[in-house]
Amino acid sequence: MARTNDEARRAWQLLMRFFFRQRGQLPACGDQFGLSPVQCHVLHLLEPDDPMPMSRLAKTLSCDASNVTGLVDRLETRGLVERRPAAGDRRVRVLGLTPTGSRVRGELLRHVSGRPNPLTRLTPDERRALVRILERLLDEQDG
Amino acid sequence: MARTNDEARRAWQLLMRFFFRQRGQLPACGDQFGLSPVQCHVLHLLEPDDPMPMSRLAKTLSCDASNVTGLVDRLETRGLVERRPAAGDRRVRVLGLTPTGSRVRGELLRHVSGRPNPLTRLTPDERRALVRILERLLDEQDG
DNA sequence: AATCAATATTTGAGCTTGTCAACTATTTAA
DNA sequence: TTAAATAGTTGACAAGCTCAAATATTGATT
Repeated sequence: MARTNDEARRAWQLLMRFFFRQRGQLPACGDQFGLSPVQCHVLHLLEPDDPMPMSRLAKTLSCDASNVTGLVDRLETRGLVERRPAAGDRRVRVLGLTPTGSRVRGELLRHVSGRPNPLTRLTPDERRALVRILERLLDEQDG
Repeated sequence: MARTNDEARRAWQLLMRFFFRQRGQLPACGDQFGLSPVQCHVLHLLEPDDPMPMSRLAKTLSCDASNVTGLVDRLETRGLVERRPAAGDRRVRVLGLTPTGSRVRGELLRHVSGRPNPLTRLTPDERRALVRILERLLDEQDG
């Protein structure tokens, strides 16, 4: 068990290190659209035909609901996203992409695909292994 | 090549998703010490007998030097870290742990080891694979 | 039907993180 | 010795966050 925790800690530390080092190239993604990394991620999460309630976004981002309010405010000001009423529940605001938002999201994805990220340097096997591991980690996390 | 980029993008997206979801449990690490996630990471990076110049920290964190100034200010106020003059170059400030900082760092590591992080749930093989992959990614990055 | 607890979102205060431009001090190179 | 590069700081300012408090709705229980 001690062994397991040590290794898990080591992996975690490497992950952190990787992320911080990588961060420098992150802003480049949304820079030409004037989007911050978090905003890019939100746009990435928000699929054109699958709007989600703000509360779900908060859960996905693991942050306070009030944070999402500000986040969405800024995206809405830019005309990328809109709050819509929810069908059955008048408390809920459902988040959807505007046509502009949908277009920008597309450009963003193409742009990210275009510029090779550091993961490109892995061998196909390694990449597959990484994807499999991450999928497992994400699956088990919540119901 | 298109295939490669698509897969790399998928892996990247998963990584982002994982990180944001994980973030919720991150503050818990340093909470009892009153440390933010970034501060924890800096403490983690700063090994007791291997002080580093602020400029190197900025590089490691991929952020502006002025950001490091504030970061270190706050850590210094808490008495965890101190700026020391560098041997050969009077422009340079070398960052070292104070005795307190060293102790807190130790507690922090033990604390993190203690509470099982999500990576604990991987099989040993998967964990080894993950560590190997991350090490490769970090190695190749810079000289 | 009236009430009470839970849920979704917003507001406002306040902190940390982060960037940029401008400035000082030192070092290095021409 | 002047000029260009490097290390760090400062000040202004935006964004990302959290917390506590307030509003509006919904759901469950009497």
